[in-house]
Amino acid sequence: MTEARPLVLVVEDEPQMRRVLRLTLESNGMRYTEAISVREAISKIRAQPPDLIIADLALPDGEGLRVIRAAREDSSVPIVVLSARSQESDKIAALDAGADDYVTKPFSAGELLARLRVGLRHAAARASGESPEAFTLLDLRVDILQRRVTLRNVPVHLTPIEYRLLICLIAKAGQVVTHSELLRAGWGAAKLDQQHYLRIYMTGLRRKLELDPARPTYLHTETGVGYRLSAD
Amino acid sequence: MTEARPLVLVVEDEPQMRRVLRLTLESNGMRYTEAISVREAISKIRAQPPDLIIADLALPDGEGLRVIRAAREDSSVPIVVLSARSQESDKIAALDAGADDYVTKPFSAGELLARLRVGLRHAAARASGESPEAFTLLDLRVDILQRRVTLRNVPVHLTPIEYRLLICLIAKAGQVVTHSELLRAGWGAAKLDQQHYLRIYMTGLRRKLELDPARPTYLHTETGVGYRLSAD
DNA sequence: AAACTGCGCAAAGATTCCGTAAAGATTCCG
DNA sequence: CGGAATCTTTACGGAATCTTTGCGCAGTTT
Repeated sequence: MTEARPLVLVVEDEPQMRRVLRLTLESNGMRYTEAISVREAISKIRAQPPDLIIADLALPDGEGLRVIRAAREDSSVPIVVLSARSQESDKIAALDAGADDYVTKPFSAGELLARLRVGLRHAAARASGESPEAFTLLDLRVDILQRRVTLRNVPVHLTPIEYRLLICLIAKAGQVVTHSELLRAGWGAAKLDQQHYLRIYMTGLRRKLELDPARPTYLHTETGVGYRLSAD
Repeated sequence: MTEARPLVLVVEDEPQMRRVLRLTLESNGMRYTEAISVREAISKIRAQPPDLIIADLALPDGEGLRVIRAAREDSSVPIVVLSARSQESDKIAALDAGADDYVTKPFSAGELLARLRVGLRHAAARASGESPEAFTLLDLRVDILQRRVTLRNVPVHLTPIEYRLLICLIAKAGQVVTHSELLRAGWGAAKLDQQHYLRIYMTGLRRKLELDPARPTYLHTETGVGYRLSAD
């Protein structure tokens, strides 16, 4: 970002919607650039990486999902999806593909801008490396800087994947972390459907961290959704 | 809204009903404007966009549905429908067309005003881009970010479908949610006709959330139409 | 009064999801 | 090169969830 004003890429095929978005964005301190097709979007993302992407799900030459996947391959740029009221299931697909938020048409300018600000704020937080250096919960202690895990002051050895999963859970301690999020954290975007990997590695983590793996203190299962690390 | 008092457009052909509504609205801090026909309503909506619309379903020169569709084309203004008890199917058609809630004639002033306030509150929340991260009502608390539900500070476990239904109801707290909306939220667009699924899952939700499932505090049945979660 | 409709509720059956073990494949590292 | 650690694959019993089925009740219609 060589400029202070964030660059927003709008992927949208309806001219009128583009016009509305351009006006809304430019009158609120953001720079506007646009793409009409999935192909154009992908090339613009490469040529001039935007600070945020607004993508319409209902695109002509392919699903808008492809924009999301393409953008997620090599960046964590915030993505806000536009969708019609009816496409509930599409929203979920979009979020799973890596979108950060969605706005339902018709929407107000205030609503859209609020979502955009949230996205930009998160990105800024990530960029400035704002992350806790250590996590403590009961007998468990994770020193992220040293990449060191101890249980009752006894060091615990974790494999790389186990460690990535634990860090992912810690980053959202108290919240449910979905299967796809965990799979993304452990294996990357490739194997989002291999849920049984997760079961095997959660078993491993529990064996190493829990007194009684069958009745876990730290790592809780949310059937059909994901896992949750207890908060304090 | 250049004025603090919200502007309410009443679309109604019976003079007496217009008089009652005008008095009710104006003595409760709202501005009143009226339309007698669908055509007049549409032109007034364009000329001076109201903050809320009250539309009688039984209009002479065309169904009141046309008012709803016309208004929904380019705005998300709250729409409350007036209907007679007999027009069950019309209510559903109106809600599907984009109405937010309905009031059955005869109605009390208090009942109507409560619905209007809910509609205006939702509109204000949308305009400011407020996507609620938590919902609290009496002893019930739903933390959407954490995906956690507590009742009197005791965690309540909900299955995925139960949770989706509850979130759907919360999004329209105080307003009716139709069977098909709930079915869509819980199961996707496939099973819109399996209404008995809803009964079973509402039973489950009430068992988990209500003190006396037979006399619910939170989850109310709107016979023939859908369900309603109480507003604060 | 009988038939119908929409709703609440219970319980059994079917399916999906989860935890665990163990064996093969791959990578890491001395 | 060879062993150790790690990752992947396969398999299966049990648990949680979802679906199906059936019945009783209340309000409404015929």
